[in-house]
Amino acid sequence: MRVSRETAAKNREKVVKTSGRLFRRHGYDGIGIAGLMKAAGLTHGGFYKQFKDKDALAVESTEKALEENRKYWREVVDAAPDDRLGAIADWYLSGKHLERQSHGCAFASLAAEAPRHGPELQRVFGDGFNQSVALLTDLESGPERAEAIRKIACMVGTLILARAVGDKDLSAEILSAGRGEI
Amino acid sequence: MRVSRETAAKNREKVVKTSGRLFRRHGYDGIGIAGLMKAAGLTHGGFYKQFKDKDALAVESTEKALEENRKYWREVVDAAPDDRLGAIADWYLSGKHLERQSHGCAFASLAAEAPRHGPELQRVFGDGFNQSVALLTDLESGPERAEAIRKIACMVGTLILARAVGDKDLSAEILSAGRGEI
DNA sequence: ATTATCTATAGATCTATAGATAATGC
DNA sequence: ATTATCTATAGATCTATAGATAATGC
Repeated sequence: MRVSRETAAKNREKVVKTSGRLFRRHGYDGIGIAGLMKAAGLTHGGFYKQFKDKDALAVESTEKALEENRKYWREVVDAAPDDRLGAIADWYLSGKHLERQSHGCAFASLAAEAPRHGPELQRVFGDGFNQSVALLTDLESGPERAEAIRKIACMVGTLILARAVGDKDLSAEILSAGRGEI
Repeated sequence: MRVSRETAAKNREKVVKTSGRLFRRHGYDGIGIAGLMKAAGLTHGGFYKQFKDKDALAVESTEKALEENRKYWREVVDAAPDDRLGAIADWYLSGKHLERQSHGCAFASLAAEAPRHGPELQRVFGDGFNQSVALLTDLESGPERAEAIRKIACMVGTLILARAVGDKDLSAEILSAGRGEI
């Protein structure tokens, strides 16, 4: 039953990654430890040898999800040197991102739950937000900090609402209204 | 133990109203039926004589919360005939609204959870959103529909992020960046 | 007689822990 | 010998139901 340290480290990483996806899909309270561990190919008993408690996993997996999000932002930006900011908005407010909740922006999926889950998680969202803002302001001829904050907030709000309304036409209308702005 | 029809109707209404507040504070999955009923001054046993299930209460209480939100929007608008749109933004992006999560905008508190809670709830968010948009476009010299959608989405995203980050200074910075836009 | 609410409870699920097991790493 | 993972389980909580109770409404 015991595995090598290397495998154990990989297993732990897989739990973090898988949880990041399942939390984005079901919310922090919408999936239990047994479900998270099963999705990672393990049983729930081993969980507490790797993590202090469920909140600690929420913190770690959210941090990784936001990091992964920023990596993708950079790819999108690098692929469109002519209009970096516009490329981010087009991708963020696309129908594909609307549907890919478990692989999409963790701000849109989980930030609304942060106020209910303790200061450590809020610190993760705060740090992640500052880094996403910096990613935009550091672009060549990038926006001022206040404008970057605004753009991210508008994209997040637009995606959340487009996902919430359930009506496909209205979703599309909300997304396209958001794209018009940015 | 039995009460008059009038009292029963009032009790039911109180459950809906109280739940609207507790759901906004704890999320749909963060509080159970016993907790909701207790907060309304009742025991949990009577719940299913009044509501089909927890989801039905979520639908009804969210509908009422969004309605209550619009009533307040109208008060804010009516109190500032010179700059109706600006008054809504100032109020929405205030430090007070940031803190009053259980009495504040239901889009900001709960819309991110809508994709996980079934089509009826999503219909409620869709209807509520259309009515909030109409409230803005119907103002004298009000914005176009697309611009109204954009403004609401930006306000919702800004409030969610300001609440998520936990750091007071960053929260205030996000709110003021949002106010600058609208 | 009807019914709004109460107490009690079934059955599922959730967090967390205990102890067994078997492969690693010294 | 150590330890990563497993099975089993304690104890809490959650949704939903059953049946009792007592006041209303005919």
